[in-house]
Amino acid sequence: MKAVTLQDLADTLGVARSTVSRALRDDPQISPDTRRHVRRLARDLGYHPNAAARALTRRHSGVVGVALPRSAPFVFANPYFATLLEGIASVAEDAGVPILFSASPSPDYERWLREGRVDGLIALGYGLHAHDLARLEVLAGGSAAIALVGAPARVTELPTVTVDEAPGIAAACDRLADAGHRDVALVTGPVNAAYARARADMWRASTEAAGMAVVDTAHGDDTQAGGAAAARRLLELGPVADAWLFGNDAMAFGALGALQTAGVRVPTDVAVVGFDDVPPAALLGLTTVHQPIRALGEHAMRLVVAALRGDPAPGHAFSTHLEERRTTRSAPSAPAVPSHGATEDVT
Amino acid sequence: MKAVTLQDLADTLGVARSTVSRALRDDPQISPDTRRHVRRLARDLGYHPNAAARALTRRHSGVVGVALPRSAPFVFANPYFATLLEGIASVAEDAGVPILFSASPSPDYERWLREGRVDGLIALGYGLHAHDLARLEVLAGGSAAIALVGAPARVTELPTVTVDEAPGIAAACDRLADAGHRDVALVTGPVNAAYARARADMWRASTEAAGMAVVDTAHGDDTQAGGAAAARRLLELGPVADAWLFGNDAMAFGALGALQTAGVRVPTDVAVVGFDDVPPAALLGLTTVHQPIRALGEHAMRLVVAALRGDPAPGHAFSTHLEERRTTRSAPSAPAVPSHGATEDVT
DNA sequence: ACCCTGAGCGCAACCGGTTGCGGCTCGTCA
DNA sequence: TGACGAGCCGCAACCGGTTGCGCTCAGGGT
Repeated sequence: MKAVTLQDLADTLGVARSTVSRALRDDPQISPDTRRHVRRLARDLGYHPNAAARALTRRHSGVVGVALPRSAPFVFANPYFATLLEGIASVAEDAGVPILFSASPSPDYERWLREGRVDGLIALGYGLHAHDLARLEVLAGGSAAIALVGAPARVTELPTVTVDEAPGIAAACDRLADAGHRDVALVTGPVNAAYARARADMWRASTEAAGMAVVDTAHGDDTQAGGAAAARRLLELGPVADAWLFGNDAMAFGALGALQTAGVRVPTDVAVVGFDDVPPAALLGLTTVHQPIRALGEHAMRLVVAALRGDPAPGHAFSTHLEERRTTRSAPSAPAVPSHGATEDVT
Repeated sequence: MKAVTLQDLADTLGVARSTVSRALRDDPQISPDTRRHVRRLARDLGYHPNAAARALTRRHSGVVGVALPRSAPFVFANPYFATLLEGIASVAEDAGVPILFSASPSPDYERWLREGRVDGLIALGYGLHAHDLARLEVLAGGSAAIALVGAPARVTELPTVTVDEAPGIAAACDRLADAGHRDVALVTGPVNAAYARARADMWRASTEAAGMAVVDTAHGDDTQAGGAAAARRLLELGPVADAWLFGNDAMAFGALGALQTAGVRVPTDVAVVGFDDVPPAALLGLTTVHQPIRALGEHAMRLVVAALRGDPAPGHAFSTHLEERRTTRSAPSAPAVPSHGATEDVT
């Protein structure tokens, strides 16, 4: 199955390659007649222009890269990334740009850009170091359309879409304090990740601002399993805290499981608050700080598409708010409902 | 920022372009000395071969396409696809092949293949019609590496990875019958989708084989919202069935929510069984038929990678089994635990 | 009858690698 | 000392589109 080329069309039509090319691209220099003939033959023969050849002459590929910073199992275990990808893929679909995807710890994206494989890039800022940023900025200077998602390690002129975590976190802490909570435990993300430290700091600050105290801290790895492990460590210490705050929902999910097998009642014995509001959170009734993940992805892709068209747009910081559900109680007085065990009803 | 090309290296080194090319590709015809010089300069100047030019001469791009059959919001609302993608991306990462991704109702994948944008393809069989299959088979004949995931509309010689739904579904029905269930309701996927009809038929057959009867049927669209809507329709009819079977987990999730707001107890009043065993199912305690989604994705990508290397591998049908959780009870005698409402504990 | 104009098309170069083949420069052996 | 072969490298064509430029030819004006 040899692919049909411009030359093939030209040969069977007895015209020059250039004529066929122009006819297909609606060049006014071509007579309506030949244009029709060419188009008809192209359709009949199933002609599709070779992407590589086209990318070679025009100096771009029309593809946008999305490089997730970790391995696939990590990335997709967290609904956050899937939701982000949903937003990204959604506007990519509308704009008609294919996305080149990779989930890998190694920074494929820079190679992709240099090889001309992609014209634009959405980079997740979470794992990025300062020197990564610097290299990306150089690339962006060279007409690459780059957008960052998530807090970068330092300020950058790259258009970035982030969230302001403060309102949601403050609201959560206020709510807990109003409900009579006093001593909270904090389960953070990876200690060596700047964004995780920043978020933990914000939890701490708001906790104290609300008149509560962080009496215990555990570190997770942002995964469900890590959250479960952190919960078990916390439980071994005994029931010191009456509210647990998490760096993200995935860890909260794991903790919820651990608490259940330990027979600890939520929210009666301990309230649980996550961060992200990924889709399963609503299913599980997890109280959590909502960030508009899908919108983040959409906006990032819109930035890239705009930059591709030559009119760069500024980044944006979305807001957050508290999404209150069943893992916190709204009033300090809890009804005694000690029903637990394997035969408990799910609804 | 002009990209550095082979010619640039050749010029500053005073040699021919071809020499540089050969030196970089370890051609034995090049002396160790010049090879060293070339490589050093390439490194110093940050040379990266242009992907388009390379793809043009070698007749392939090294990219594999993954085209999901529906729009992004639909695709990513269902954890099934994310999990599948996890498997796909995982082995793609190991093999070092980038994946070109699109979620779109329009069949981009065929254009991609014809344009030479991708060498291989993973196509989701669910939405494929017979003539789509035929066209894909033609492409595959032309050295495209294609693998199908999910039941195709008809038999095909394309390597396909599927699941055998029978064991899991039979086990579920047997379990339900043993637990004393008699009348079941069935919530199917889209009626116009062959795979959904096939799965519904299998539920029906196994239900009867287990001595139960399908007393009611509702049709959903495979989404959570569709499942909730179907559940509400079922509830309006009154409590005729004591077990609900679903075409997939997403719909079961929606139904669980609807049941909860309706005050119907699960599993006391009605048992719920899903299909897929997506990650949130374990979180929610949903009894469901497990299919190894991630393994499906991995195997499909392995098939493509193998075909790319020239040694085609056969497809595979994975098995299914019942994953019994809290939305079914293991014994017919249910303890009376009527605790419900907004203040109920989550764990 | 002659020139000018412009529409319509072909020629050829170019994008950046890849590769067959031919040629030059040594070293070796007779 | 001359022939021969191996080792190294350059020339040029090619992959499949794109595009500047120039050529041809028909038609209109004087």
